[in-house]
Order: sequence, then C-alpha cells, then structure tokens
Amino acid sequence: MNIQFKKGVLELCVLALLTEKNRYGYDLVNEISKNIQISEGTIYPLLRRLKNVGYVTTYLQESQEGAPRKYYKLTENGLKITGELKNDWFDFVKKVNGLLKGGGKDE
Amino acid sequence: MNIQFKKGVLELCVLALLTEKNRYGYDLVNEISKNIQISEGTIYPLLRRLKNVGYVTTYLQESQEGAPRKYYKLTENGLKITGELKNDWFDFVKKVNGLLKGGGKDE
DNA sequence: TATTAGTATCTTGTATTGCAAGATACTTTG
DNA sequence: CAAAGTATCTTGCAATACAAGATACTAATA
Repeated sequence: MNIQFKKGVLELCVLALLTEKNRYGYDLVNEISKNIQISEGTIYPLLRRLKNVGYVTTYLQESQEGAPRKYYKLTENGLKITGELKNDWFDFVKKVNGLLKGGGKDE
Repeated sequence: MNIQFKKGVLELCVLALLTEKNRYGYDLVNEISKNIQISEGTIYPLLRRLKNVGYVTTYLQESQEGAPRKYYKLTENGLKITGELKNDWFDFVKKVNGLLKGGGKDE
C-alpha cells in the first residue's frame, strides 16, 4: 500500500468512523486496518491533534479486557468539518481521475 | 484544496501526463494546475526524483519563448510503474470510499 | 509469586514530500 | 538598459505516517 496516498486521508477516515459511533483508539486501528493498513503510532498522535483543534472530545471507560479505554466523540464542529472534508475528498478524487484519464486535453 | 491529499498523488499525475507525450516542467505545472493547484517548487524536485529512480529520462530543447526547455520522457520501467501506481490509486480510493460510506460494519 | 499474552495508550526519532520564497537565465518588447 | 513573460532550480519549513519501544492493566498459566 502506497504510504503517500494515506496522507491527510486517514484523518477523514477516523472522523467518518466517529460519525457512526464513539470509538477508542485501538478499535479505530483495527477497523481502519481492515481496509488500509495503519499502525498505532499513527492513530494516537492524530487523535490528540483532533482533540486539540476541538473536533473531538474524550472520556475514559473501564474495560474488562485490559487497560481503560479512551473513547473519542465528535463535537458539533467536528461533524461539520467531517462533512466538508468528505466533499473535498470526493472533489479531489474526481479531479485526479480527470487528469489520469483525459490527460490535459484542451479539445 | 487540502494539501495533504496531494501527497504521493502528484507523482502519479505527472507520470500519467507523461504517458501521453513528453513534456517539460513548466508545462506540467500549468497542465496539472488546471485541476489541482501546484507550484514550481513542487514539480522540479519531484521530476529530479523521478529521473534519479529511472522512471524518466530528459533531453533539452531550445525554445523561441525563453529559456531552453528540459523535456521529460517516460522509460519502459516508468511506464510499467505508472500502470501499477494507477491500479494502487483506484484500489485505494475504493477502500477509502468503503470506509466513508459503510463505516466498519460487521453485520 | 512470576511470567506470559492480549488489550490499550503514548512518545521519540526518522523519512517523505508539498510549498513559499527567491535566485538564475533566456527572449522579446519598449 | 529595463521590464515582462517563459522556464529551471535551490533552500528552508511544515505536515504527517511509521517503526520501535515504553507503559500499564487483566487474565491465564506455571
């Protein structure tokens, strides 16, 4: 899997998964890795960034299987941004595909 | 336009445009910028990289409009890699869209 | 007790790469 | 000579994915 493709898109994937339900970091890694391989060293700094800019809030919850889980929940602003990012993404894909297919045809 | 989305994809865009015909750097900037805004400071280091890894070769050609143009031409290997990168890209887009739409549904 | 394995979070250092800003140089026009 | 358009290249910076490893909790096993 091309590492470079992932840049910036992972943030969108995380946000999109959080629109469904609140999740904790380890869960996000497993969920995303079904499609796109990522590691924990990527997710945790990203989640902290999302919290710092106010897109998510967090709360702790005990687990019967190990260390307590830190759940991430989208804020209202985070939800709004997610929508915008999604549109940006679809738009970007369209433009790239245009370049790949048509080249730069003027006629 | 989200800067991060571009990472890694620009290389593919450049290679794809070169499959059509040989082009020089300034031309590539203008062609790609019709769809995705990029700057010259991005293209020239990228082109040097592509040359270093053997995906393209270069030749100089005089111009009646200014400085001589350095044309870039795909090598056989470069053409092969371009095909693979394209497949990777389409595959990647499919997977991201899967995450965005379905989330990580198990049922 | 000690040890291992599984779950879960976090930090450090590194590599990649897009970009702003600016330097260089050629041609044409004034 | 100067200015504008074309064209290439370099430097320094910022963003971010990752490998590797540290930490910590629970459960099972010896």
